[in-house]
Amino acid sequence: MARLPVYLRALSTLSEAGTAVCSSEDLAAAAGVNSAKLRKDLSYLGSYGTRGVGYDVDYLRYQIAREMGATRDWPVVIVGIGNLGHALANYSGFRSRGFRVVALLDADGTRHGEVVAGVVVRAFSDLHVIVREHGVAIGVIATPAAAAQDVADRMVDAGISSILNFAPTVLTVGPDVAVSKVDLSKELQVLAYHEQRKATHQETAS
Amino acid sequence: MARLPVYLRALSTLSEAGTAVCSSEDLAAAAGVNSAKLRKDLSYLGSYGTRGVGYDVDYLRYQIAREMGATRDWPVVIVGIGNLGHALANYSGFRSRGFRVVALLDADGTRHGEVVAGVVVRAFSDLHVIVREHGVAIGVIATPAAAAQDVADRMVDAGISSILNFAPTVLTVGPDVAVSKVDLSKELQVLAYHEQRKATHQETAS
DNA sequence: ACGATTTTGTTCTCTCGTTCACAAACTCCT
DNA sequence: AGGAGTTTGTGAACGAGAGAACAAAATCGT
Repeated sequence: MARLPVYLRALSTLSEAGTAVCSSEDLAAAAGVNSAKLRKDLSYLGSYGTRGVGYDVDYLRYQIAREMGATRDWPVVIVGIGNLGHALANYSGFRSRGFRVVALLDADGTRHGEVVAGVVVRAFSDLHVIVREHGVAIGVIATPAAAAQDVADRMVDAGISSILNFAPTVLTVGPDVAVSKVDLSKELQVLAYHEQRKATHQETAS
Repeated sequence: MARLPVYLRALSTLSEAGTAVCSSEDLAAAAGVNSAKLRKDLSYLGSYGTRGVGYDVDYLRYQIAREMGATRDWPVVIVGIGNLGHALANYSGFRSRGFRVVALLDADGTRHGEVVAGVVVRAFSDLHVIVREHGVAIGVIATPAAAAQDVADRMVDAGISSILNFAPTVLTVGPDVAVSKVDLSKELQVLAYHEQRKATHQETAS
């Protein structure tokens, strides 16, 4: 489920606050969801709660982390070291959640050898070697839109099976490849849409 | 609708490719959605297509842009100039979609005066003045999680009514404030979850 | 030891969104 | 001009997901 990371984060926050046991109501409030939905989600993983008591925060956190594969380290390759790639390479949230950036790749030869976040930028053609060497399963695309599809194709060819795409393009890949898309400006546009609607409604109402 | 930005982007791509008219099938393929869904979405805006012909790319693009408020410029304030805030300030996708970063704010006094992406970093306490001066309606939070709620409260207090939150926290705001959340590591965690499931299924199958 | 109370796990219902399918409408060719 | 062929717009069926509601189970107080 896509909500598991949110629960995990909420549990971490509770744990840091010193909470040992929490009810589904508490956790649901911290995660910003309905308590029934939370319980249903957790029941898919198994019965980790105790009726009349609640959930053991650390125990549940470990169980979710294990189910999500957050207990192991995931090697990650980032392709495209522009503004965004740079920020992603430095983003501490990745490392703290078990993601290790093992390589930064860029098509621009003038950037090769540059060190970003303690990792040397290498040529895109090294992808195959790096994937084989580190057993990389997850790739991040932070290139311009025009290059994204080609990068994705080569990633799949190199053996990567999960792609996080920051380029504003629809990627077409095989059925056994998972693609997740993050469009930074899309979110802003949705907010602008709401603002716009508010404004026009105001207008027509007056 | 949350899909309008995707349609807009697909239309721009088609327009740049020299396409004057497109069918709902074409546009749906470019946007990565079902054609019936696309037509129904567009019908909410009005009847901008011609039966037997399709949609005029530029005309439809203008209509969607107008509906979404993408025809005007939206002043935006970014709070928190760490790695992420830095990248967001430099992100060209914002400017090209009509978002203008009018101010960068940070609580850290040592960063004040620093110029990022052509904009001077100022004190967080200047928020009220800036919002009033530029008529800012949209704020971006790129601070650590611990500071996010406080920043959000002050944004609302200053008159901001739409917030894009990059901090991994659930923000609680009033009902007339729109909050959109982007969690960079959440997406990676979902991918890792899929990988993990694939691995365990492989294991149990063998 | 037993009832009262709390909280989980699960079933049931309902609403929303997606998809199929078709009628209306427009163009093109003859 | 008229029919064949497309393509939109929309009504209807379908399915998934969300929330309410309840039974099972555990604790606590007496």
